[in-house]
Amino acid sequence: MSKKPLFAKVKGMENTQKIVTRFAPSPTGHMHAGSYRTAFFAYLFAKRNAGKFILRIEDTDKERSKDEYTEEIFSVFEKIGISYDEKYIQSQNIERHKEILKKLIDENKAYISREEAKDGSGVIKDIIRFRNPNKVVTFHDLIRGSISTDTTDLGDFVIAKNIEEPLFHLAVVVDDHDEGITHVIRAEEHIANTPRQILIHEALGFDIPHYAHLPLVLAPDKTKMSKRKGAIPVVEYLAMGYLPQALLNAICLCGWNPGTEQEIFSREELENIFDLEKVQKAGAVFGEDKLAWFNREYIKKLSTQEFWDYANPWIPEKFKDSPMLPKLENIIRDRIEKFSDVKTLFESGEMDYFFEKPKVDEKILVWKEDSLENAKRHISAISERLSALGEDVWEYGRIKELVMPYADAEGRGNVLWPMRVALSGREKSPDPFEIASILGKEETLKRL
RNA sequence: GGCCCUAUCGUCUAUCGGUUAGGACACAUCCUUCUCAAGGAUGGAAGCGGAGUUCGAUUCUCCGUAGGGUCACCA
Repeated sequence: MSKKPLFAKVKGMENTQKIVTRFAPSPTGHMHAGSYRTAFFAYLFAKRNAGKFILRIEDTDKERSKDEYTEEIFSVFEKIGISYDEKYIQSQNIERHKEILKKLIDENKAYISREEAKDGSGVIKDIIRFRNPNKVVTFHDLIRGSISTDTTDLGDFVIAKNIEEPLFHLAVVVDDHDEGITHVIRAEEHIANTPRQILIHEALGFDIPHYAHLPLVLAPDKTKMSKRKGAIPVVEYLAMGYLPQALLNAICLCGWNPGTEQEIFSREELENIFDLEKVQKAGAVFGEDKLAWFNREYIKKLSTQEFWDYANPWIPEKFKDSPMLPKLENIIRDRIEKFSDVKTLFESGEMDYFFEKPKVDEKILVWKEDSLENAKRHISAISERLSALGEDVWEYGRIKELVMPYADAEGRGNVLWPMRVALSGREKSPDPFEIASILGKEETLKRL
């Protein structure tokens, strides 16, 4: 599929103008699936249209912004493979914001207002308010269509705490303009902010960017995601052993789909087919069940090397160097939905019998109504047959070939169940041929 | 409450006026099987309500209803 520029269709856009999108998080908390998706959609839209994607850290609120969160954003971007063409730290543009603020005041488009501080301290300070022209602002949202607001309701809103401290709306407008942002792709909660920002754009004589407001990613109770509602930060999903590709895929299909029945997408595919027009208007719950499914699908695709790179940190120390471990790849692969499950798998004792001879409880050695003597008889019969099989051809198919005729003659359950229990000591386990092939001839015969 | 946005299975969604309303996840049953896991098959499951427009509405319009967002000297 070729990269067809979409912006030619957008009214008022020049064919030659390069698309520039941005993701502008404020580093005041962990980034969850919702913010992550906003970033990814803005990134994909830029990629799809051969444009530029900018990351801008909006840290103008010094009280709440924390460096650790900024670092987290960089690190998550790197892990999941979202790259940006340019990076800005908003607080570093403060001189520019102040300059614009002054200009607005000089042109009487904003004014200093002496007011009592809102924090209840009773202090009188000078804050800066925008002189609202009080008109109806209409903009065309790329996802929702035309949205109109009578800005009279907004009053003369505040754009700076004082002459030294410009606030969000001013900073956003100035930065978007200076950075050449053509498409502001952000979450739905910003719809209400858009008219204000358009007013500032107009006052400054700046071109107004295109807007696309993404639906919210919702908590299971259908309300906005938040820490309080247990929204899981993306770093945490990563830490639990969800694969970056799976996370990316799952989150991308939350609120968007290409209109086909394909569900598994590589990043490259996404970069070629992503389209704002197919973005849903309604909010969507981010389903962990589906994420788990995606993760299992992606675990299947992992190479042996990749698999162990992810699995190793979760293997208990005592098993780490065992020569048995590498043989367990398929058994583990089939039984986990995320890599932290590896730990559970080992700690539950389900894997112990691969490393040491299990104690076999005679009570569970017998299949259904069969007798203990029979069970023992079958086991020694199998043992006899298997001892004839050479070490060099000790493999799943050959073992099964040798055992099955006898099992069919004596009753499969009667034979296979005791064999499996003798090898594993457990009521539940992989099938006996698989265990035997992994244990090797010597150990298998010993246990039988 | 004002303003704004939204509305198809439990969840994510397809449908761009005419379909037995399709798929995926989850769930259930069955098959495969000595058990578990995996795999395969099948099944239950949806158009918020009411008016229009139309030969025909899930789809277009309006009114309700419900949910959500936003109303900071946060972003």
